[in-house]
Amino acid sequence: MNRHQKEKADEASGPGRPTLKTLAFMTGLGVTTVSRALKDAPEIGAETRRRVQLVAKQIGYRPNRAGVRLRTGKTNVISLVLNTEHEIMSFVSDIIYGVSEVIADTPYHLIVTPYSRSQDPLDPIRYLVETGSADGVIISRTQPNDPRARYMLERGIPFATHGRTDMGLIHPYHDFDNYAFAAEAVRHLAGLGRRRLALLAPPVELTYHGHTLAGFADALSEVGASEIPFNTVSIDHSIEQIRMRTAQLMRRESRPDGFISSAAAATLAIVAGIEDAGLKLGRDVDVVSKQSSELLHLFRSELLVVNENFRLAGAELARSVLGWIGGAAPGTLQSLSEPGEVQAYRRPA
Amino acid sequence: MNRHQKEKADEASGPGRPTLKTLAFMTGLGVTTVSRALKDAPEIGAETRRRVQLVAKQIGYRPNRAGVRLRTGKTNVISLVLNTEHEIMSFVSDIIYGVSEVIADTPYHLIVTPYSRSQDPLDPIRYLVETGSADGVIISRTQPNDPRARYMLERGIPFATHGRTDMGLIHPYHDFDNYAFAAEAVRHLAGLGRRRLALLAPPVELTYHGHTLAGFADALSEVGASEIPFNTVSIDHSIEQIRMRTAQLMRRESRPDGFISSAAAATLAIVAGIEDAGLKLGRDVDVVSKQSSELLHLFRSELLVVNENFRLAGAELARSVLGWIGGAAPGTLQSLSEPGEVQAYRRPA
DNA sequence: GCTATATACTGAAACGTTACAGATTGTCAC
DNA sequence: GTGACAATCTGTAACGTTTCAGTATATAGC
Repeated sequence: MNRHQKEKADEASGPGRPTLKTLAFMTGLGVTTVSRALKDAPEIGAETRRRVQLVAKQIGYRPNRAGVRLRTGKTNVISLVLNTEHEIMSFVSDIIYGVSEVIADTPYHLIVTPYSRSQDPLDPIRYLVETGSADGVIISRTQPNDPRARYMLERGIPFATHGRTDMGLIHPYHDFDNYAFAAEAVRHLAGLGRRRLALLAPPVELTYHGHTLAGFADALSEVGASEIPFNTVSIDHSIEQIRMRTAQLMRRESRPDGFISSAAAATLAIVAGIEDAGLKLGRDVDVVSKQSSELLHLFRSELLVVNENFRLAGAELARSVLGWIGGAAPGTLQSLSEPGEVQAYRRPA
Repeated sequence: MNRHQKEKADEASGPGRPTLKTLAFMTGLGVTTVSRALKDAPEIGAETRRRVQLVAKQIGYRPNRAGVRLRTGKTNVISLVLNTEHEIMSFVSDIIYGVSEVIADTPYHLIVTPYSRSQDPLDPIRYLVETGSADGVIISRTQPNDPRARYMLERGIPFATHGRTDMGLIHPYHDFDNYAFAAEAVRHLAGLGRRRLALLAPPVELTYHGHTLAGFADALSEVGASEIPFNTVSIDHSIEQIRMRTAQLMRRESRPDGFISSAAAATLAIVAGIEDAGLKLGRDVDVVSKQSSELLHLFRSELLVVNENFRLAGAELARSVLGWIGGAAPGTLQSLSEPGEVQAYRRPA
């Protein structure tokens, strides 16, 4: 037994997980051949290929991620970048599950990269890109002129945004049609005879703030209703602040008779504020709200809701990033989710 | 210039991120010396050490994760294993932020490893251990005799559980004192004159089901109240099912005058069921519920709440796992979080 | 002046993978 | 029989890191 064979035997008898070397020893082939056979390279004989793949499956071979990553630079990691203060709670949970669903039968792992209020949102992105920690990135809280998207485009790292940008640059995104949501909400309220509508919008810096406002404004003039300004707070404000501002607004003579809310948690605060002012939901005022889980109707059956599916969003975003990594054109990886109808509560059977 | 120096120069002039080789070239030292200088090894001269560390900081050197991982087997990854169907929504979000908070200034990354209803809960754990994908694991939905904990103990991989086991084996955990919660809730309801109490418990298979039931039972006999059985549903059941069962129960002659609920979402369903039966919260029945975010009081001001802080749990769990990885004794990494008092709603100023 | 010993540093090897540049066959044309 | 060529396989090097086994120099002991 020469030195070479001894080494191979040592390796194969070791208790650790199998490597290409183990497979090479077992099949009697070279490491290179095994490597190529496993990835269906054309210059490997059909029988050899089948044999190697069979043995690999039998002994449960799994490529070592560190080896692949070191050699090729491919991390097989998707990073989801989240704000630790301002993400909607169900957004975090659902988008993670949506992404997971899609990457489940791929070699990808999902890492969560959080950043806090105090940090520059660009920080985590720079970290990821500079350390080459991920093959693809998903970001939320997208802005019209988003430095993160710009940065990643410059650096050529695949990403997808939840929400659109408006910089004339092309990249994958998934978005909910908030223009349509706001417009539909206005029309629905108008249909109920409401004429003086207030909007609790997303924070100004995010792109969908603009979409929401546009849908709101266009539909207002379409139905001939008017806006009661309510822009001292956004859905990013605390429950207490929204509640207080709502109560203040509702005590004024020129109070709204309809609300549109872009987030479910904020809607709870609006309703509390309305009731603080001694008014009654459904009688004095109607509220249309987006929600991502079916809870608002339990809260107050008078609420009118439109559902936004974050799990779907996560799945779409993951598909987009994987698509881009796989070489698809970024422009073909954009999707917009249309809102369903405004739903009133229906008593269960 | 000999072959060796040429290589070094090539490397140093390259556009990629700096490696140990880059640092070695810049400082005129060997790669080995640089490596040891960066980790404060004792056999490196004090001045050399400072010099290397200075240069490393200046050019923003960051160790290549794949290199470290391949050489040492250390992944610098913590995996959070989550069920995609039954985790409480805010649990996912908060625990991720709690973990992130703790690992923020460490080299650790957080990967989320989900598993679905159909899967054996052991599957994702096996995958992580077999592929060596993480240095530490955090699991939730802990059972008294938990095969996952047993498996990881056998394999010697550090982990922490959210909730305790009861197998006579020692491992890090963080738990909320659900015995105390249930007991306090009973006492509070008794203090309000409620004598016939129903408990919406966690699913039977989880350890804290037992804790909750024990606290409930002990306090019942302590205050001389009686139990109205309500064990056809658990907090894992759907909102609709809980609502229906609650309504059924409340229409019976022997209906409870007090509820204790182990989860906020389930509480919404209980309240809906109570109201479906034509009864009124605070008058006909009182409800004490755990919650992880301050929303229940907005929902119905009559609700009585006890807060459970999942963000804290995430932080504790992360600290435990890191501690175990760092060599601390598993038995010293266990913590129990005591519930605060039962809180009634106080009108804001 | 010599050996022993501590101090400060270094090259080579290895972790598991893939890419490059061959090497060995067999087949076919002529 | 020879050269060309395709088909199939192989060894070596490299990715960036740490560990092992040194090497060189200075200091101390006597």
